[in-house]
Amino acid sequence: MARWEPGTKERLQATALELFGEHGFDETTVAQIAARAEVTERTFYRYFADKREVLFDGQHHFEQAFLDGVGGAPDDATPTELSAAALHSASGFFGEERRAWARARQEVIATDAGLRERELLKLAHLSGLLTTALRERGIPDPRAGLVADSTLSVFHVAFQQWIVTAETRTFPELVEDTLAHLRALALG
Amino acid sequence: MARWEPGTKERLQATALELFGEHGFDETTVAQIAARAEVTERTFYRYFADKREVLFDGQHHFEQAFLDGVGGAPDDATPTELSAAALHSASGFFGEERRAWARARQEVIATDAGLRERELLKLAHLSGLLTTALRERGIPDPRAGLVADSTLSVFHVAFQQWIVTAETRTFPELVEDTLAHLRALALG
DNA sequence: GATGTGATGTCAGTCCGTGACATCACGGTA
DNA sequence: TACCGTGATGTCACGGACTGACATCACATC
Repeated sequence: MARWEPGTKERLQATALELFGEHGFDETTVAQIAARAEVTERTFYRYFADKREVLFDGQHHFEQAFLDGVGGAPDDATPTELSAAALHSASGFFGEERRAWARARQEVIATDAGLRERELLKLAHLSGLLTTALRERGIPDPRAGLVADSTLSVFHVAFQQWIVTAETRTFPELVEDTLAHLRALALG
Repeated sequence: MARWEPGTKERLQATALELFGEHGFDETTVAQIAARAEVTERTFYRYFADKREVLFDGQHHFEQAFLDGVGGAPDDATPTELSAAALHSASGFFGEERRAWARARQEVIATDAGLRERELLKLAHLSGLLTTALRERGIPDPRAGLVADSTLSVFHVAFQQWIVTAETRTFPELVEDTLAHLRALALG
């Protein structure tokens, strides 16, 4: 028998989401999370830089999905096409199997300003990565930044809908809709 | 003679920016700020909800400038025109006399992730206000949100340029340039 | 069986942020 | 003149987030 149960990190994440849902983010202490996951507070901080971060692990895969989209686009793609490619690629990340979890997580985030801050920081970070990737595809400043921002704006709008809406619409569909809205806007 | 020197809040803000510049945000304690401003730590927290907030006071006027722009636009303005109106109105907020201060402040913010988070939260809040204002002008969802986001994206890009750039270009000019870039993008 | 390693525990301490209560100049008011 | 209410501040005590330093000990490896 191992000295420690494996999967400590995953256990901490699940436990934290549970407790945040039950009592609220602010009313839950790190000590409580650690106790229910059967480790000490110190161990929590070895896996997560701070209390909020426990809800934001795995960003990396998510970011990679956007970048892969840009990387996989044809050489002569226009900025708008690169944006669509990134969104299309990222869409694959949010299948139905993640919806319930995403919903629970998003409900918690919505209740706490500090968590919303962290979410925005993550999006801003992704915006920076996207901007760099677009620049490397030959899109000059400040255009690269504007394209990156509007790409994430579309993502954000579609994501919120996906969370709120009934199960009838898939994430890729919602992204398509939102993109169509943005295109219509440009012509208005 | 008054029992307390007036202008406690302003003194705290100036002192904080000073100390953050000298030693960094993280290395400066609230107790130090309070001491140099000749009050107690407790008094600091009576004026500012938390340590970061001391750099973000006055948001309200800033937000109002955007909303006034929307409010003052003609009844038949298109979404794009409303966006431009908001930006134009907000531009008035950043005259040359504020550039040095804005620069010092932005330099501090750039060094600390927590401060960047707070800045993003403020922008997101403004985005929400703008979205509501646009909705009230008859722009439906999700269009209202997309217009609000792209408006703030333009603002953000122009603002960064204004901070970084030499004194040769005014903020309104930079906003115009950035808007032109965005329009060009929509046509590409 | 000695030795090293990595995940964890233990402990002490700093700083942030808050609630409760005390102080005291000042501006009225009797 | 003496009293009273008010508002900005001070004092104190405390809980919770986070960190650095050091101890522990099952397991792998030689």
